[in-house]
Amino acid sequence: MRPTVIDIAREAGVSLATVDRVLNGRPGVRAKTVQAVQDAITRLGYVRDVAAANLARSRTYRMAFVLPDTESQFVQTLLDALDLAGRMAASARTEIILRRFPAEDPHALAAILTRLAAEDIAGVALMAPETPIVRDAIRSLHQQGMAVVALVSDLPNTERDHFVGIDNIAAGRTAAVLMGRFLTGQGQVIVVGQSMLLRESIERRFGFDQVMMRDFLQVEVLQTVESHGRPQVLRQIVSETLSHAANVRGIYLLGAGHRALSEALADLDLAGRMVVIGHELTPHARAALEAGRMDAVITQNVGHLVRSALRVLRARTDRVPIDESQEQIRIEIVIRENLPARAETQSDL
Amino acid sequence: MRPTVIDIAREAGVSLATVDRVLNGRPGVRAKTVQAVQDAITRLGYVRDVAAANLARSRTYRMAFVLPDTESQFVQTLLDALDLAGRMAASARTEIILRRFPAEDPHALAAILTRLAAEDIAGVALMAPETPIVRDAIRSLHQQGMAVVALVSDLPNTERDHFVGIDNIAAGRTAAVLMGRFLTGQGQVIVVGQSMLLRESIERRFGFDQVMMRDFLQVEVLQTVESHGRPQVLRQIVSETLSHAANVRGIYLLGAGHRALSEALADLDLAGRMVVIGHELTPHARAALEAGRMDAVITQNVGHLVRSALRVLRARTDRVPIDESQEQIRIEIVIRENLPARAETQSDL
DNA sequence: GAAAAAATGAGGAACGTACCTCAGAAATAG
DNA sequence: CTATTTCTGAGGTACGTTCCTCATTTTTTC
Repeated sequence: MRPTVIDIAREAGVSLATVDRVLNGRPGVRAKTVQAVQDAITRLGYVRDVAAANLARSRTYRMAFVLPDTESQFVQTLLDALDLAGRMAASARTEIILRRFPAEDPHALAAILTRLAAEDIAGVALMAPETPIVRDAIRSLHQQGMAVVALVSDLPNTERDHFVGIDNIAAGRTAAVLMGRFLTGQGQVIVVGQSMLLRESIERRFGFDQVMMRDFLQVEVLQTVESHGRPQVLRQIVSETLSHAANVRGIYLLGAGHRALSEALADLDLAGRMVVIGHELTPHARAALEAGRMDAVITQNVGHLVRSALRVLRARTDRVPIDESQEQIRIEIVIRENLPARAETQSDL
Repeated sequence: MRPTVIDIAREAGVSLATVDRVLNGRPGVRAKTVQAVQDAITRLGYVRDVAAANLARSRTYRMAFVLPDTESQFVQTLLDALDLAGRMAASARTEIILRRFPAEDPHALAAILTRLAAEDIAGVALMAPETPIVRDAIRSLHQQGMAVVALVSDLPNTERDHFVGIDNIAAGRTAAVLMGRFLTGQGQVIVVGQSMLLRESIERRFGFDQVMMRDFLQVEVLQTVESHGRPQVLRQIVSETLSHAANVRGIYLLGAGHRALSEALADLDLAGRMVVIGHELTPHARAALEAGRMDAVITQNVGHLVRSALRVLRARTDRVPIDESQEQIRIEIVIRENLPARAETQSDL
């Protein structure tokens, strides 16, 4: 049988109340006694039964996910994953609260964060660009004892507890290696981004250029063209760039826009004739891979992102260590041949 | 507040005992009453608190992992992951029992499986080749109510409940695409396997050939050379093959043997001059990637494998549905640029 | 409509932990 | 050495479930 608190009390020669004080870090125990209890714990190999503990605490975890109200497919897949995770988490006393904020409005975001503080929430997962006002809001949440994790987009200069996401510089480097090797020989590559104000885009581009300039000097990487999230704009500037540059053989898509790009290439009758590499495995990206209109997608598993954020928030709330290796989000390379089966919608319970 | 069984009883106008009978599928309740209770459950949106349930059941999960006693680095990384998972699982009333069997001895394996039956074990994760005697042993375990999952190597013709691992044909196809595209142009590829008796090797080779013959006809894929797990043999036959075949430009390693291959190539002064693609991210493979002696590794995340096996076994034991999307093991492509940071050994609690 | 069978209710103990109160013991200060 | 402060013990209740038992009610059967 696994040892329980009762066994520890007996082993340490103290009462159950004292064991409890030690286990939960409550004051009023002499250092000597603490030591005796801890010795007993290690001697017996006691491991706290977290299920029973949470039950006794009657602790329920309310975790807020704060995401931009962008309509992008990436955010949509994230929402789907969140929905699924929410249903699974319900049986583990965890409730997910979703908040959206206007994408370009840091003040609205700060207001939402401030309002969260009044809602008895244990932790917040936040996907947002870093601005001074957001920094302040995070500090304030933190001071109120909430756990805060940055999701997808890191907030390195804030007091976030953890970053759940990938190293985007490495992701850009990965894209570059594939681009360089798939191209075979010289040519031009155009880089398409939504907006170079986004931290991810900047980092990916940086990593991409690093490797291109080191290993693939025969390839010329053109200036980033920005779509500002509008498909028509993307189509137009891609067409334009292609009519000027003579030897474009690859396209690197820094973020969303798979669909618009596919359409632009189809218009120009170039579908399948270019090496196309992009990020995020959205439904459009998946379709493009399957159809051979796209060569590789660098992605992060959204299900993993959401579950990892939840686990980290829970661990922080419980003041329990996390399994680093489990929380490390992989930079996944997806080509047609290793495309995971379409995630089915979960059958209802 | 979340509704509890008491709320359901009140809502359905029945007693707690009846609710319990319905929830746990115990007999002695009229269909009409069952319906009334279920209606109440959906009306209130009740979700069973599994933590409390398990506590009450005082159920502890003893899960056995049965692995070959091979010394391969892949098995070793699996053991490491298992060890870590074991420590994390301890606080969730789950105990991991490890059994090793002599790799080439199906009778010894069957004996171990039979002995497990007497040990009050809830589920078994098994990594072994499929043989008739193993099939029988699994059937027998199953009849005794144990959950059985196949790990890494599928056992499709047995009564296993689930397979935790990757589609090795797809993995081979993935390797082929990378090989074909990285090679750029014509040449020969040698395929090195441990033993073509292993199901994984066969499937990977099959997938590899499929794609090679469809998309990369300019590449000639030579016969598989078998190392039988002995590094010296591998070195010798690789050297030999290379001295006969004039235009070898790529090497595809079906399974273990990263180290021996690296040494063989170093001997022949070919390190870094070939496209080398292999499977399983072992420490040697990692080192080879970092040093540029290897171009890509197709792998599966061992931590994920182990945790997934545990989750599936638990779910089967609890007769609870699993989150399919979470249990799908990805075919990961690893190159130097997206190599995950070395998993640190977990700090002690 | 009586006897048998089936369904239901009431209540309680248990799982392992948290957290509370209050009395009493031990250590420390003066 | 006493007064005060600090520690410790004993005991209880609670968390949401499971799983008993036994009595009582309802339904079915002949």
